[in-house]
Amino acid sequence: MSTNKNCIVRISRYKNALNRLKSLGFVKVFSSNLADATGTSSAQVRKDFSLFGITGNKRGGYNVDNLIDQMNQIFGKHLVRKVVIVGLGNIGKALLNYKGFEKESIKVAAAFDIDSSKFSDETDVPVFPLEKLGPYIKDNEVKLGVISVPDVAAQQVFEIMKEAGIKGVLNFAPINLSNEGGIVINNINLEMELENLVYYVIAAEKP
Amino acid sequence: MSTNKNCIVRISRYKNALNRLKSLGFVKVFSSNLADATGTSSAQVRKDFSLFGITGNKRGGYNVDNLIDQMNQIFGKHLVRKVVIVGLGNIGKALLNYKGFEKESIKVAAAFDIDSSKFSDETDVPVFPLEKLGPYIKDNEVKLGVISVPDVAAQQVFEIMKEAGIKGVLNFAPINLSNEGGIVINNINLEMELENLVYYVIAAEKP
DNA sequence: GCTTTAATGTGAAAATAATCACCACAAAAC
DNA sequence: GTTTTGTGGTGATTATTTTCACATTAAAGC
Repeated sequence: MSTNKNCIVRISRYKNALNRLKSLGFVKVFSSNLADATGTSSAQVRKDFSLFGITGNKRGGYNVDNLIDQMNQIFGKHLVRKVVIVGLGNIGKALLNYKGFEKESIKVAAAFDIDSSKFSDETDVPVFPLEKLGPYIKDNEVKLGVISVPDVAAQQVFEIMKEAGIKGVLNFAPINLSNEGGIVINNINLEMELENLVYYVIAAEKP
Repeated sequence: MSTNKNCIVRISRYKNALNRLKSLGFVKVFSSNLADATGTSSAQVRKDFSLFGITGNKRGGYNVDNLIDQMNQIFGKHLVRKVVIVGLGNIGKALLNYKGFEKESIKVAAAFDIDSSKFSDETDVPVFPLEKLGPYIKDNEVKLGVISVPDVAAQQVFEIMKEAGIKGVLNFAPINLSNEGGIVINNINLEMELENLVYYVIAAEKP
């Protein structure tokens, strides 16, 4: 299947829009509706669907429940998706308490830090010392990790995760993790996002 | 200048890498060094530079300080860049205390919420009621805003920002802000980032 | 100062992604 | 049952982005 990165992002947006449409009582939806809700074109929506073999009814549009099911399948919602968070600074703490993951059936299983004042195994999500990270991942077969530690520690944390069998990493540290294995890495850098915004604002002001 | 979105993101990464190289004492740098540090190719680095008219020395590479200066120029670091944060949930609070913005000379000027228990004008960054948002933006000529409110409130907050003269918005709410004006919007959706990760992990496991 | 070397800068080519255009067909209208 | 209508599906086209390849040139070596 020849998908591309933007296509996956759009599918994710469609899913989001579909859940809102469903909660409004929609039973069927047209490609143009999804295009409007996500800021793209109806042809793009249909093209994206066709890449995943998602089909609708000519003149009848798509069934909302059916679409949501197929998208959940794409994103593995039928699987249990446990994630560990390493580094409880501002971002790490926010993610720990973030309610958004639950509704996507992503479960924050545990968090890790080097600061002993943060340890606790009585909270909703337990917080363990960094030394426990590798064993925890192995024992619980965790496949997803979030790295929200300072940049100097990021590569080391990544190596521990890799060795323990993590398959996907969401990295908030502003460095390029060197990775020869087959681990998937998504980078998020908040300064960068704001800076890029500044760039476009400046660009828009130019004559 | 025919730049593209990925190019801007890469320039941002180069800048990041350059700052680290500088702190390690590097004075000059080659396109291949930056390529290694950011996970791209040297040809891509040179192409990106050429789009911005950034030139180096044949066989001599690029001067680190000079590159950093030119990139700061691109991202408007010479300008004061004030930002307001609206919505002090988990994400908003994290951004409020986030130290990463300062080093990019982005100043969180004020935050806004509807919950009166969060108001304060004695903290480092003052927190005001939402009603003050529009006037504050106008009085202080703020051009950048962060929206970290629940999705149902996002469009309304956006309209206030727009009316008051905001030029760029970083939106954490999982909806497509409808925007006819010339405002630049960057969307970040953390669930979506994790979900996309799951997609690629599943894809990697397939035979 | 001449030669060699290694890096830049960029036009051309290839790869990738988005848009268009139109056929096919199911639903609605009558 | 027939006609009309409007939407999905998709090959063709266009646009965009990346990669390649190499001429160019400044530095280093001798």
